[in-house]
Amino acid sequence: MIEQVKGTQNISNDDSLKYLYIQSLFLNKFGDYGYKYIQTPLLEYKELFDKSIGESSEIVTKQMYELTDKGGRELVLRPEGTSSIVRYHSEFNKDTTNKYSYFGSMFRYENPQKNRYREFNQAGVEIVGLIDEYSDFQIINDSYNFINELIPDTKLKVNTIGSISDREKYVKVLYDYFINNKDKLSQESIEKLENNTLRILDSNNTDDLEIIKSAPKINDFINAKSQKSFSLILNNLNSAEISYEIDESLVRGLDYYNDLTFEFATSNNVVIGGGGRYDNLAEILSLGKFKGVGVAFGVERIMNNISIPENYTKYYLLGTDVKNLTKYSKMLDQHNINYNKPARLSKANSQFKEAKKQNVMYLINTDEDTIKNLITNETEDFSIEVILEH
RNA sequence: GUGAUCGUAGCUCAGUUCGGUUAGAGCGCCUGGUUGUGGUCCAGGAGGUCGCGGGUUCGAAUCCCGUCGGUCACCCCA
Repeated sequence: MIEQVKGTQNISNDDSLKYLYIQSLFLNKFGDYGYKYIQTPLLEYKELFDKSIGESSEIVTKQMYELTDKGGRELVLRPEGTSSIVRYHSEFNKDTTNKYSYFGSMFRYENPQKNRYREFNQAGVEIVGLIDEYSDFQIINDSYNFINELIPDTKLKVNTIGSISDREKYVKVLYDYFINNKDKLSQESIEKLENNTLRILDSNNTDDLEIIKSAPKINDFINAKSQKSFSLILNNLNSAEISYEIDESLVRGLDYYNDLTFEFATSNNVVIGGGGRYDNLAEILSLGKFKGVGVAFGVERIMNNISIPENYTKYYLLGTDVKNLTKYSKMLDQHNINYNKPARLSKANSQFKEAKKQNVMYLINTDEDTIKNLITNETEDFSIEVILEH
């Protein structure tokens, strides 16, 4: 027995319906909003993510699917979408400002569990180029509208992490503080001290929380321009009547963010999407000087938190004679009427049972030349007019 | 990377503790009949390398080791 690759998925049955529902809502909505859909490769040079996500982050150090191709190139299966969009923008649209959307598989080598898979789908949008606080607001506003149509009680958390140099200063002070309290920290947090000091703030260990409570706050290190920018965004959210919560511990997993960071979570605190501003990403990658802001949603995490009504076929074409079946098919096809039919010429009783199982509404019996309403059990002679009246 | 738990028919599972003749059930599927205003019922049938590999044994679904996969949690994150 050949089993599936660990952490990959077969999206089937109810999940396929959810997947397609989310995908089409996403494409329609952001298409209308003016975001251009682009599909970048699943394979990228490893270097792209080493530099962008941050060489000390777990995604880069432990979670990338790396491979060397026959030409000796170091490639990875993409772990996220933003870096590819930035690469694309610099290659084809540098010096312009664009709104992009993408939807597809990402790969991270981690142990799978609920809401976390090795191959998973992200739906994301980005505004790249010359941008301002209105761009930040737009990303939040548009994605807020999108996600609330799927999960109405989604919570929005926002924060500002200041400029990169603000953050460097803050991390130094924070590091000193934690070093002085090292003996009270959990083992995991101590391990993060050297390379990931900021992420200690994310800890949910109860002992850590005590220390974190009185740790220096990033707010005291944020420069005036960043603070002004943040309050501008908050004002915009207020006037759009988008409810949010400021979460000063909101430090996102990717190093390229500055100033605005935000997250969407369900009422039971499953993070289903997040994003922020990345003014230096292009420069870090030596791709130019343009800025960006974006958001990405975990499609599976949305799927795990919605239920959608089932979609039933209306008609079922029953019959045991190919000539009759073909005649009816042709008639229905010509009128653009969709219908289900048996996969093979099984006996009429099996087909009848199949139609009932699929919850179809009308059974067209080509053997008897009748159409039957399976809910009321009324049968009448078949004619195309009967169907056109439905 | 760490830990827990599971893996027997298409599906849900019994059998594994205390190893022993051709590995079972329900549902589903197929065939024939019955019903015929059809979804019922009856009879028969197909379908299993017991996740995979090795070991112990006269003998392994059952015991031991390894491995792959599912689920869940930690870490981390979407």
